[in-house]
Amino acid sequence: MRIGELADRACVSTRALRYYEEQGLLRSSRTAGGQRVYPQSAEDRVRLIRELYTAGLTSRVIASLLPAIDARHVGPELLARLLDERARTTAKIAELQAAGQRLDALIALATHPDSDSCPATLDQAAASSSAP
Amino acid sequence: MRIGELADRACVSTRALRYYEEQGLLRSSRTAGGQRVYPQSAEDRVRLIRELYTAGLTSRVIASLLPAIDARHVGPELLARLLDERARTTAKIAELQAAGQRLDALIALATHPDSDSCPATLDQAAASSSAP
DNA sequence: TTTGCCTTTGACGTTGACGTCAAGTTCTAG
DNA sequence: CTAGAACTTGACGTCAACGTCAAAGGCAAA
Repeated sequence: MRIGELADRACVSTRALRYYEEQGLLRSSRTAGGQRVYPQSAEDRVRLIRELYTAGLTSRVIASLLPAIDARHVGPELLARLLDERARTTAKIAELQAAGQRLDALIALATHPDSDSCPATLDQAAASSSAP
Repeated sequence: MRIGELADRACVSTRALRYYEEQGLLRSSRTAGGQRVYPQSAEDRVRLIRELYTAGLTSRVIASLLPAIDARHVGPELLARLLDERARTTAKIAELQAAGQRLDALIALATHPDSDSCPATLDQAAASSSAP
């Protein structure tokens, strides 16, 4: 398939696909006229790339990960980075959960009849940073 | 206190503090000479701002949230946005958890003796996008 | 008063993952 | 064979949250 179809299938822009190729994340063969041609498997590949991006990894890190995934072999150097990224991801999740609770408190503030009934929630929303 | 001390206390740069003020997130009074002066409470304020940033909110959204937090009253318009942000946060957490599992699979690939023992994990790492 | 750190505004630089526009080329349906 | 959709490379634009540098002025201690 050509770039437009892949873009549709994988729900990304053609610009993104060219960018991925430029970053060494995605390969393509070419027609006689120079247009990119992709195999069916490219769709999954792009979804994998997207997922790694979503995980907060940069293109450079992803570029170093993909060969390891393909070869099903991870070296010690890469392992260190993986553990690092894993920790980062765990931390991010915790931060997002904390933020989610804060948003919940604000939502409760709007949906509950009155604030007088439960001032503790408000305090939590306005002064959680004072916790050790 | 002046800007340097607040920066130290809240663990942010002075540039960030000026930026927050520029974005309407933080206020300050001034000395006769024009230097910024902050009350003690500013430290908590900055930490709150940082936390909201960490939650993935933009300065514009935070600027609209802070008055609601201060007044302890959330209007229906803001509530809609809050619910939206809450959903976004939930989705992000789910994505990060999925990415975390993917990273775990890669880590297992590196730390386990051999890949032959458990190819299922590898498949999961390489083809999770094919799941419905 | 002088030393010297702190602060001011202004403005340009950075980073990442693309968006967008332009000018030209290729492919495909009819 | 021809219209026009799809594709090519190249290059500049974007956005957010600051970093960084410069020139000038404020402030506290000796």
